[in-house]
Amino acid sequence: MTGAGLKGRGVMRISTWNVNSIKQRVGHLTAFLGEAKPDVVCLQELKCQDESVPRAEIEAAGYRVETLGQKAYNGVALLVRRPLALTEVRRGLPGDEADVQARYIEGLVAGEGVAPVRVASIYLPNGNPVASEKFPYKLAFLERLRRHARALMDAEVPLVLAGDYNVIPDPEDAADPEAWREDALFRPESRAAFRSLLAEGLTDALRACDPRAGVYTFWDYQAGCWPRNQGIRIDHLLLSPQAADRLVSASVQKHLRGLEKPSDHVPVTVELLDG
DNA sequence: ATGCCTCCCAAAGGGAGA
Repeated sequence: MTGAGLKGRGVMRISTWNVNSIKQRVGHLTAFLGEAKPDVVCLQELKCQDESVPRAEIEAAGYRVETLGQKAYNGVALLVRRPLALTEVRRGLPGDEADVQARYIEGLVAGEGVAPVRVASIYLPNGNPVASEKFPYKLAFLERLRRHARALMDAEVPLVLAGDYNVIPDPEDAADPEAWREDALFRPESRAAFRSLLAEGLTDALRACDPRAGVYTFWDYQAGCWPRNQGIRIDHLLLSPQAADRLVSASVQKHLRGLEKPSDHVPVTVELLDG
């Protein structure tokens, strides 16, 4: 038996995936659940309301589902593989009561013989165009996330902040960094805010496990970006010290970008010791 | 290149994404 079962001392697999419409991608999603058997999945860009999420298919694959949906845009979810439990679900990122965009859901994952882990699914604002109100909204969201991460980390429960950050951390995370120079994903302000988040003591799991250049998680649908491997790394799993101590591996499920009707993002998965 | 592609809503083409 693999994954976080009843015995513990195995690994817990946690994946993040921007599916670009849960209704369009439910087939790819259930195939991924069946083949990768992640214990927790953080989804972004559901692009539908809670009642339209194809819950039955996901539950039939063996998962509990908690969502924060929104009509047409945004939307995030946490999937937890039974018999693991998901409690203390929080919807929305604190720090701005006026923010109605569905971009954050967190919960506590626990099971018999499995050390509890707090997991968040995050869909950070894109922030373009930089001259619009969208860019300061993005930067403010990153600052709210930093403050909330600090508060959560005080509890010293292993914490995984996973999602589509819409931030290219470093030039080696883009095939053509010069093309992104003025973009909200790569602007110095965005990168600095991301670094401030890391400076709270978080570890970029994929960077830690695979420091090479050219590890991407997104390829634009346009201009043959996928066949030309013109990708960027913007989907991240950030680990608190207690989670980083348990880190075994981090990997990108790149093959899913080659399917028919793919998302433009692919899953990223970490394995953490579960006991 | 204000594009290129995909998805949304809504019933055509505009908005959003990154």
